[in-house]
Amino acid sequence: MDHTVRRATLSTPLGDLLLIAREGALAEIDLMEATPGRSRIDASAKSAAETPGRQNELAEARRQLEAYFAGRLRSFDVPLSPRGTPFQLQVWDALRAIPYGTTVSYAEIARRIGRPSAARAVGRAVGQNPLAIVVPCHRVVGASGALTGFAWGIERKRRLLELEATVVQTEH
Amino acid sequence: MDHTVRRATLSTPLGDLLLIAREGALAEIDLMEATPGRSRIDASAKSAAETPGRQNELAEARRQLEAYFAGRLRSFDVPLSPRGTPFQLQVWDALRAIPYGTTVSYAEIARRIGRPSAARAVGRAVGQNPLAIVVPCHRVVGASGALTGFAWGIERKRRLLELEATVVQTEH
DNA sequence: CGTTGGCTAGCGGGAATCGGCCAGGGCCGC
DNA sequence: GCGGCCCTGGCCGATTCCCGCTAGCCAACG
Repeated sequence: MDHTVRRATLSTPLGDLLLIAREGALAEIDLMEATPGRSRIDASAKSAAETPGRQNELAEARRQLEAYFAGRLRSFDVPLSPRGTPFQLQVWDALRAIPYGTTVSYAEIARRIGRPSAARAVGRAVGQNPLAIVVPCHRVVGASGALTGFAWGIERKRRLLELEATVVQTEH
Repeated sequence: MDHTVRRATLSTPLGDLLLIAREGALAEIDLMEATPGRSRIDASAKSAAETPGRQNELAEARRQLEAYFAGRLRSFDVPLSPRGTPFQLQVWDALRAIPYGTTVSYAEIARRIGRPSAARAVGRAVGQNPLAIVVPCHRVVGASGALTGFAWGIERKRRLLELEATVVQTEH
């Protein structure tokens, strides 16, 4: 009863986001960069037009993301349907189990999914996470604690972790 | 309501056949060779045991195949669900449009699916048809009219064409 | 001596690439 | 006609390459 793709946009401190839902579940979150400076051709290609009509899951996702950035929400509760290989889905699942405000290493994720030596492969899978923020790939750091990478730029990763740290702290 | 695999067997002039259905539709027809001479290990591996219980589609398929070999049926009408690549499905669909008792060339099939130069690729796809007889891959021959190949042996291909020719003729 | 930092060599999943395989078919000589 | 010759196109399996990693090693400092 809902096999189409729906879209919605949302403004956040990190930039404008494009939310994409497939079959009633959130499938993708894209950052729509319109950085004046280096030209970006695919920003327009993304077709920011919102899909009209019933879109409960998108409205709900937007509401929760807003609450997250306001520091009022620590855990997302929206149906998700990211697309990926079995390995990737496994990794992304593991990411969802990382508590708000904490970080773990790639190797630790590898251990948790039962492939202790696949740390690097985990890094790759984490990097392809199509649902940034909601599936908290920003909580994965190098074994040394270094912020090694983030699809939307390390700076944004830093800011997400900072937000979470602040919230955790003020609620002591 | 029927997501399991069901099996049934059937004796024909060509040998014993194993019919396999998935989700209520015929998915595969295998020839169970028990040729004494060269040993065949996978004949037993196929597990000829019949699946008990409701199996309408299998019973129907068997009935129609029996009628076909008796010369009383020219066109099969059973739900099919072969598995293959988009290209293969396209080719197999084209095969179903070949009238009983006639033959066409691989190149002609290629033309019909809109890929005039893919005759050889068509040959490959025809060769992987998992539903011999019902999807009449035996009606495809070389441009010269030669019987170029058949998964169950060219001799069986010849016999199928012969059967169809005879039936067509006697009904003049 | 610990600690830090830079290297290095292995790691494993996945996407792209490459090379064969072939149930074909025109074309060209014999 | 019949046998080569070669191009064609899909697919499968193997190979290669690319990394959002890490443990191990060694040298340089306090």
